[in-house]
Amino acid sequence: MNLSTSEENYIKAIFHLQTGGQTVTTNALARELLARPASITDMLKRLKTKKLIHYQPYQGFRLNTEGRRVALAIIRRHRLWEYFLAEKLKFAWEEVHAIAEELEHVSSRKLVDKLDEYLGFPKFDPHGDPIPDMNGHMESTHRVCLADLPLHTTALVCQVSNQSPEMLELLRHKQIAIGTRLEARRKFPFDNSLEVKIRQHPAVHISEQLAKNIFVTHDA
Amino acid sequence: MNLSTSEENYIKAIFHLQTGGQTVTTNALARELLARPASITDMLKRLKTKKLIHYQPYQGFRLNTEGRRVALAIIRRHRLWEYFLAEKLKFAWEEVHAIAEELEHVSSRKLVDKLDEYLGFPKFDPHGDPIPDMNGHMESTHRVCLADLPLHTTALVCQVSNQSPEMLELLRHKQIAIGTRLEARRKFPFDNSLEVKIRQHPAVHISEQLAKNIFVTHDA
DNA sequence: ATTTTTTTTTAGGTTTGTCTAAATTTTTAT
DNA sequence: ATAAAAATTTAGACAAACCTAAAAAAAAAT
Repeated sequence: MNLSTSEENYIKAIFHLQTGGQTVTTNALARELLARPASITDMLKRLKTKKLIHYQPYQGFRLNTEGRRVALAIIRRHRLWEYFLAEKLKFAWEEVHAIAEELEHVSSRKLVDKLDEYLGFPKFDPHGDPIPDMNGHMESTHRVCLADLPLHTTALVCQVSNQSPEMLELLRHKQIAIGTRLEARRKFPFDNSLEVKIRQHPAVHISEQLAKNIFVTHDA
Repeated sequence: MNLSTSEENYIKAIFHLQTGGQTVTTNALARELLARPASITDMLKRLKTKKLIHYQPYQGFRLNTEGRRVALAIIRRHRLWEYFLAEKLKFAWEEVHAIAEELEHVSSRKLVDKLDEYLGFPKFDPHGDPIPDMNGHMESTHRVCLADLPLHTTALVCQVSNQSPEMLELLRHKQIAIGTRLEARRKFPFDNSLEVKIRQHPAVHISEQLAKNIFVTHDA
């Protein structure tokens, strides 16, 4: 199936939003893609006719098996290019994402597999995210500290390194516990503080010091 | 200036057609791009408002200085990616063009310059075409087509102008590839066909049509 | 110097992917 | 249970990039 850049970006965004078993909402996807909800509805109809998603009007949507296969192929390309840019071309960690966003849409299967081989079949990209292999399989989870979690990626809290009562009090206040699914919405470069969103809670603001003591795993 | 993939393809095609000092015609460009003349006219108007071409209705058109600058940047990207694909990923030389057609539209200046550096600032791509440097300068090639090569002079195959699968099949059959060292032994005036000798191979017979599509450089 | 042919442009339509504004459905709150 | 709010979808527009068919201009042929 031949997909446009736009269609690929939608597939990828849905994949990232539908972690766990939830359906994705129109508004969530609109926020993720910086587009209007009406545009999302338009594209959903197209992706449904292409049989890549389950979608019933007003009921949310999910990728189906084929959609997930496509998403993993895109993510594979993205992360391999990120690895190439950082490892071979010596780009800084934070520069690789934007360029990989463009390169990932070059979809020659042979190119991707040869690139993979050239890079030595890496398992993780420079952000610590696992790279799907030729069959769409990837290393299950990988721990990152919350301060290093890429923005707009949902993750599960899996460990808290500092166990002081003061920190636990703060965590309780922020409604964060082991197993909480959260997403870093925004980073304020002035103090590296984070705005973090937990489902069904208002966004909370977290200092860099706290973020460095919270470890998360990417939920596949 | 931000150009679409389509705009870039037009610019590139005009650049290739306007060799020497001629203006390019609508029909010639339509043939080159496999599009209808009406579509060409549409795009020419857009490129004119973007100040990349000289264009007066019915009078043909040419790239202006800025247009040539843009074209050379695109060609630089194309040829660097071709070099990367052949040299690093070990693609066969006839496979690289199609993939480079896609990669060339990723326009990060920093990416291209870092790639150039990573590759060791190559001067020629796998087809023997010169690669423009960061300033748009490139080695001038003193290429001759095989049909014009004097008899009993050895030369290196550096470019093949027609990239059709039919021609590539024929070249493989004759054991001719980029870099092959060969010598024209005899010319038959009846059909201008050539007897060509390649080291360690029996002499082969080549039609005028094929000879006109093979370019060589005198080996120093 | 006309007529014919070829080339080029214009006019109007299509698809993709976006938008705004309005209508509808679902959810939440009273 | 109903009203208010929020989420979602529909309706209608627009730009990019293509198309076909017709008109206009230029070139070639008689």
